[in-house]
Amino acid sequence: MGSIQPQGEPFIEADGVRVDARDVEALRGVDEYGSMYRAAEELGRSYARIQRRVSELEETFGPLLTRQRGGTGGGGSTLTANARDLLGRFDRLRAEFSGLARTEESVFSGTLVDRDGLLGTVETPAGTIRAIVAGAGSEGDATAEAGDDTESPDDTNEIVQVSVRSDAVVLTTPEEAPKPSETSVRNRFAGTVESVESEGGIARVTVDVGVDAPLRALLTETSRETLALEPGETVVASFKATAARGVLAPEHGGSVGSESAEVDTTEKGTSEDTTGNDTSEE
Amino acid sequence: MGSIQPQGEPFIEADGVRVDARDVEALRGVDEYGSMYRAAEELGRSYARIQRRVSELEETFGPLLTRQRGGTGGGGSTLTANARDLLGRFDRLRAEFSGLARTEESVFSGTLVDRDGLLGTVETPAGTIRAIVAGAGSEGDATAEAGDDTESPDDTNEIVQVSVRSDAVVLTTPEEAPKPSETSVRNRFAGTVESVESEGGIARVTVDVGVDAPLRALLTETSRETLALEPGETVVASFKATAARGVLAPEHGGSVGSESAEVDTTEKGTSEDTTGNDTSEE
DNA sequence: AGTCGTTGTATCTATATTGATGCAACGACG
DNA sequence: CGTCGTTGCATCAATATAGATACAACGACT
Repeated sequence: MGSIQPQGEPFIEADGVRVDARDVEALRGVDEYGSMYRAAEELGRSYARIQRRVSELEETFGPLLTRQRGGTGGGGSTLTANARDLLGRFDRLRAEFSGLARTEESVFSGTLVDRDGLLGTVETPAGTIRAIVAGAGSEGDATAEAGDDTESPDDTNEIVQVSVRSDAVVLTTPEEAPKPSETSVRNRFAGTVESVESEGGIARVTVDVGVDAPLRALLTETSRETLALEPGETVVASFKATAARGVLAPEHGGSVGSESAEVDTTEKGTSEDTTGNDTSEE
Repeated sequence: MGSIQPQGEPFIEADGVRVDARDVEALRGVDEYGSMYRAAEELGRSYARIQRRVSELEETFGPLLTRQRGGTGGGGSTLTANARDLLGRFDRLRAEFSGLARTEESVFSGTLVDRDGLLGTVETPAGTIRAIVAGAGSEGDATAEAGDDTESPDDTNEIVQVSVRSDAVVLTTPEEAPKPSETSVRNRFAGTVESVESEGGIARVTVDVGVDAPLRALLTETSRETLALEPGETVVASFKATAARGVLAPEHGGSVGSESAEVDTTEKGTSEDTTGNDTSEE
């Protein structure tokens, strides 16, 4: 108990109207029980609310239910193909998210030395990393919150934290590692396997790449066996630039002047104690 | 206008308490303006609310602010290292999410023929895919919503939709494609480049893998050039099993008995019209 | 023509969240 | 020792969201 969990509430938005988990639950209820009325009953929610909500959603997402009022059994409602499509999207989105929560990330801190559109080159203690760097650069994205005043047209030399999801890290045997000219993988690190733990057919491998925090990779147990990955083995870890995300480290406006860690790794979904982060001392 | 956007509201949770974008905004305000009071003022929010909220969060996340009451200037508050760590996590999470929204996914529908813990083998028209399949299988995860009654201990032969994010797809030249014994990449498809569009240093490539909907890949423009990817070229597209997510397709309880698409590709973040999905006709 | 279980509204209430306001306590500083 | 702009806390009001209830309209079926 008490574990810190980065997560996300999935939703599908159009024109400022959001379809969230609750809406999906309702629609699925209608599909299952044949009418909004019964769905409301079974789900323990008010019919009025569901009815209003569906109508509201239909204004922006198009027809979701085919209603029939009267008739045998009094009528009922069935989902349109449109609605099914929406449900499918939501399910996949949710799967993506739950996976994201389960996936650890490795983060490297470095300085942005070059930028071309969304693509940035970050110099880190572990080597050069190419990543998609959000912010200032080009497009105005939905990330922009209130109070952001980083408007620097050129953000090179800024401190950037690059994070890579462990499920995006590919491990290869050193001998057979393909040259960059042959794949679309731009980031490569040589290292040695530090630890391996397996569970449910999935193996978590940490790779020492020369800096204090390891690079984490998520593999199938099958792959781990095939590659004969054991602690001490040498491997090449690589990941695509488009799978790595860089975040401009916001400089603290006010008081403390230090921080700016070199490298640190943050576990997602497994960590439990945040307090003792040896990052910024006094 | 009117584009459908799958998204997610990031948050960090512990013990049922969530730190959301609003909280982060407030904390960042304190960092910037030096006190909760001024932060509230500048952000146009009530001081009382922020004060209560911070105290509330501190109960589960540990000390976030170092308060000083009285003293020169009346006092003020500064962030603890703990709080900075939290902000950092949130930023990276948000970056992950905004990236997710921008990333297209390719989805293949098939039947689950085998399962080992989280890992499933799915037979699709395009070939066999190994993916992490959520649900029923093993662990009770946070995804479970009300009304889920898929309790089948064995869900083989169920219909599954496998989705792969385009930033997880690696493209290689056919000659040099590494054998599966040498990498941790389990899913490979041979195909031909269908279309290429480039923007901001990032290229979106669609690969025809023999089924009607293409596999999408996101590359750096540099990679695209290096691999000389142009429409018509043959390539090998591969992705890790741990980067592919499978979702059990919920069978519609009630009425329509068809649907169950073979393969369809859903664009994330760029699509604008949902209605005309040529998946299930009439 | 009556029955039945819906849909479609409208109105009222309950609850949760947030803002607004007031006020005592604080403590370095002049 | 008073000033000042905070923190800490309590209380009330405003707002948003969801449930509760009521009732007319509907239309295939008996």
